[in-house]
Amino acid sequence: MTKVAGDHDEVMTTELVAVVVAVLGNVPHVLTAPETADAPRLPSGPLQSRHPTMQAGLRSWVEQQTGYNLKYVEQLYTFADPARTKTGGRIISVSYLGLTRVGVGQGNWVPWYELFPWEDRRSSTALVDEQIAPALSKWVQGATELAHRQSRRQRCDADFGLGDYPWISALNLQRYELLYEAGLVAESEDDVRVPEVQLGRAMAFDHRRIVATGIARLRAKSQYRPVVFELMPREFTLGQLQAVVEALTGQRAHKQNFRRLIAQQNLVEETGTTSRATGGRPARMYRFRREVLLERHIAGTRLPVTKSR
Amino acid sequence: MTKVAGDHDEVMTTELVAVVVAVLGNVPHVLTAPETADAPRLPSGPLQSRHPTMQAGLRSWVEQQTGYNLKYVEQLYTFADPARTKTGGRIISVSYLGLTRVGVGQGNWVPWYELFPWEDRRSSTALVDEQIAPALSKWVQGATELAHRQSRRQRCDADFGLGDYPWISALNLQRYELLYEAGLVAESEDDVRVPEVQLGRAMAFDHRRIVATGIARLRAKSQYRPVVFELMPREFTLGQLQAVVEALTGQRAHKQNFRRLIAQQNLVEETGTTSRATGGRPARMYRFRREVLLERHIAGTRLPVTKSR
DNA sequence: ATATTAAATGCTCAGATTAAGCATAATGGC
DNA sequence: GCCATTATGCTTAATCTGAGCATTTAATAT
Repeated sequence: MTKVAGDHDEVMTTELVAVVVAVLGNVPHVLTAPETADAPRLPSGPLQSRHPTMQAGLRSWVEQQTGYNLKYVEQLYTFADPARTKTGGRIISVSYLGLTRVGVGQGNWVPWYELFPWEDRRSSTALVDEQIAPALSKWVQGATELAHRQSRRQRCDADFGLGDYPWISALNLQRYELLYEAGLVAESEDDVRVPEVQLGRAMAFDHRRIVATGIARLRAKSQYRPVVFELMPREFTLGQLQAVVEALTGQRAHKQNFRRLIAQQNLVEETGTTSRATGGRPARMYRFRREVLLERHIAGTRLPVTKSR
Repeated sequence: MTKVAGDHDEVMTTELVAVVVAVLGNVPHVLTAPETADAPRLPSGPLQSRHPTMQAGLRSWVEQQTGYNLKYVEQLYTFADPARTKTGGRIISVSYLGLTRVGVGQGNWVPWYELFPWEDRRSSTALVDEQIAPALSKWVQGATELAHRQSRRQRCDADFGLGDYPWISALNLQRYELLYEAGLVAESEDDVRVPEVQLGRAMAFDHRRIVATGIARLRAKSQYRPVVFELMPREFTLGQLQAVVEALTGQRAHKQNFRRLIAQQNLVEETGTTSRATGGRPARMYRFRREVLLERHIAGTRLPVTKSR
């Protein structure tokens, strides 16, 4: 172990891939590299010796290809797609999630829900109810063994919130994988299989899956860390904040309870000003209390700890 | 982008590193490769062309070096330690978390709390209270600027549960990094700095940090996924289950509430038998209901979703 | 001007969840 | 049989959540 590339070791390239998210007009978007040809591609590039760290390399590629200078960046997942093996070597893709606000840049922003239309349930759940659920049922029946059918049914119900199960937004990656398994989405542009029901837009290589991974991380993380604020302007109303959260999760929230949630967590402070741009009664403006990032890391510990016994 | 290794690209090796956890005598342990010399090393090896996937490669190295055949495996994090640059190339380490039970194998099991003694608060919190907290205070005062002192104090308090902050077990990685920054732990065996207070045992390379990452993941994940059961025998008492959970989190739990938590989540079922091996009244034996892995993915969604408006 | 519509904001209430602890039940060791 | 020990059942108060009613304050239509 820890020996240099030898006998059976592979010569390989490490590719850095960015899932950069911003919200535009209440729809989350992902940044893609300037259109070259066919399917959209994420900003990416190989790790090079000039890069002090992988994260630095990623920032550099994103800046070079799109003009964006990222603030918030976190590592997502590392893929070794066997299909992307190059002559004599394999490509390892280390993916990162970046959050920003839309500014000046050369990148093209692709709306999340063009890639994953079933993930936006703010105005309607019709796509799942009327098309996906029936198609999945057909797939469930397609299994020959009873046990397989039961297992498939179970996964469909749990992942897509059918039956008594609730829809859980952060399960989007499982949903994508299930749809892929059921042959309802094409993994990439050159996917040879042709789904009967073509759901959403494909991307180059495995980039669509990587975006799904980023969405999953963001949706899961925003449950216990205040990451939404990286996507907000300096000052905002609670209505705007709620709209962005709803955009990310693809679900509507209860307005009064949402503001109570924000208030009791002490996440924001009033600026003293108001905005009358929102339609009805003017809304108070707030700003994020950056201090909370230091104060609290994780909310609940979900274990009945005790001091006594 | 996506070009083959060229001009400035690096020739590199992808190293697969395993953090394999098992619980022995109510203490979690991590599996290390058969002792070669000095500091303990995690099982690891380069990704090779014979490996169909990285996970397969990892399993193969672990089996080869320790004899263990892992069931539960998940990817942790990818490191590109600049210090581990080899001649002409960099080493990328893709780390994985594996869970198992202790069986026959050649690996040596190192107790977690020899590496991170302050993380075990089941019997006492004296180490933090009496040694670490004062040492950290000294470090806080060591900052010249007021703002720096405040920021350091903030982090210490939040990470180590000082002042009004609660101790959050899953923050162990932040705690490790803080101690490292404060010069209270040595990163690896060949760390040139010599901490005045040497806390815990060092490992080879960056392996101690990788273990900390694994512990963090396990502690965080067990809050919303039933992963503990991978570490349990087929049948167990609720007391044994609680003991393992306490071992992992390093915290004591409230017994009656713990069993209520388990019961109401429908995670286990009675076997019908009892065990009188636990000391007092015989305890009922239970087994994990594997079905729940399909049923429920994540517990709470922590957002006030609504159907109405 | 006045009514209407659209948000924003304040507040209540019932049900569910959680923290703590009292009380009782079975064993083994003495 | 008495005691220490762990298991198990249950209660109570405090807190948290989900839903929804009511009021405020603007823009807009009449």
